[in-house]
Amino acid sequence: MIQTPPLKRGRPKTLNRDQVLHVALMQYWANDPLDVSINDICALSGASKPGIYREFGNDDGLKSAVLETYWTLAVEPFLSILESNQSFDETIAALIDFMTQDRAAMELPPGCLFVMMRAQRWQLGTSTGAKLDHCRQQFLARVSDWIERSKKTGAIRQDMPTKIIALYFDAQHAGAMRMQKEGVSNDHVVQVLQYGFTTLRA
Amino acid sequence: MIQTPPLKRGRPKTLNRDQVLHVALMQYWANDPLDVSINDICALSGASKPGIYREFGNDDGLKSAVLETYWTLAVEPFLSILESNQSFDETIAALIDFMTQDRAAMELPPGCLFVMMRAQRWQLGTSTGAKLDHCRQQFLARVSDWIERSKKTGAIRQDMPTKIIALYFDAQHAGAMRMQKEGVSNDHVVQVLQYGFTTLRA
DNA sequence: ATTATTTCGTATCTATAGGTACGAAAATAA
DNA sequence: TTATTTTCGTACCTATAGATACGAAATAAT
Repeated sequence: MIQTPPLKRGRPKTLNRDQVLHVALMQYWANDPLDVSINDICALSGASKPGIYREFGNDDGLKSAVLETYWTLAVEPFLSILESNQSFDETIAALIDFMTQDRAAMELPPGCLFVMMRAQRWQLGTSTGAKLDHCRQQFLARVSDWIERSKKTGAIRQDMPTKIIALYFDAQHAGAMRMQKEGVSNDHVVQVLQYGFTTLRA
Repeated sequence: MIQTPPLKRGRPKTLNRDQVLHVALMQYWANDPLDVSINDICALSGASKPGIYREFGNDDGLKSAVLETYWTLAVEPFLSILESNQSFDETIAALIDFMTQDRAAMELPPGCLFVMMRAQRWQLGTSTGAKLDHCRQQFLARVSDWIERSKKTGAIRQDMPTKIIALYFDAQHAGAMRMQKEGVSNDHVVQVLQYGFTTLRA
């Protein structure tokens, strides 16, 4: 990657976009997207408020950008498990593993920002809302692909529409993330997920 | 019920508590508990703001009271299905029916206020938060009782802890209510629920 | 009537949210 | 130097949220 030549005309930019995104992401994730103000993010990231508005436009723009970051950081790796060509059982195990990693040890908050935001869809701005819809569609599409493939290998029963199974899959994932945030023990979450996913087997 | 004798000393009360509760309930349910201000409720119910504060103490008190109303109005009937001594299959059918009634036709909003509030647990006040915890416990306890009974009749497999099945049940319910709120067609919700609940059969 | 009591609701307060005006600062180009 | 460009961040604006002070109003008791 070639870095943009810093031979521009005006005062050099000091605002660190990635830093701000990271701080906002962690705050939204650990607390709640709607419980963290721009002021909070300014204070924690050291950025000035006008700086953030120059970079992201408005609150909606920032949340939207954070969602995008979160997607590549946390959701994409999850979905990529579905495309790793493991056996059905291995895939299920890997999915459950991913969801129930020891978050505290990795210094990551419990729960899932994507799931949280979906639960607050109507309090979020138009840009974030639209991106959220798009992400949800992507999520279901990727899951659907995996289901179709698993149906072909005979791992998943074929007497049920892929769309229904995808919605069911989504519900198990969201349920697990909610439980985690509610403080249900990791062991219990694992067991619920094992039950919920094992029933998919043909 | 004997009505409180209106032989009190001072100026008679005009604030209609039930009316306010009803307006708040419907607003929270149709929109979002955090998207409806006390001002909105005043405007829609005709009550004055100090009147509401006199009656409920504060925002938290109002939300807490609404949650209680919602519980007896919508959750209790749902749970009572579990205690109606129907067959396992009939019970499942009744539960799914209840959740997927034609809300628009009944002039009721989609989704579930209880589920919504749980997803926003950390933005709510201490009183509402505590009540929410209590409700969740109650919900799981009532479901657990039903699971135990169903295990005895052999309807539910016995090789799985009741607690895990209860959490799974809760996840299916919450998932369905979220889907409904997200706009998934009722028919799809029904199918997902049928799949999710049928797997409980021994 | 007068007093005591209780509730009423207008007008107001305070805090904080999202958002921005604008002059200073820091760089390059002339 | 000086002019031009670009970004900086302090100080401010506006709206709305939750919450309340307080005098008026409405009743029962004296």
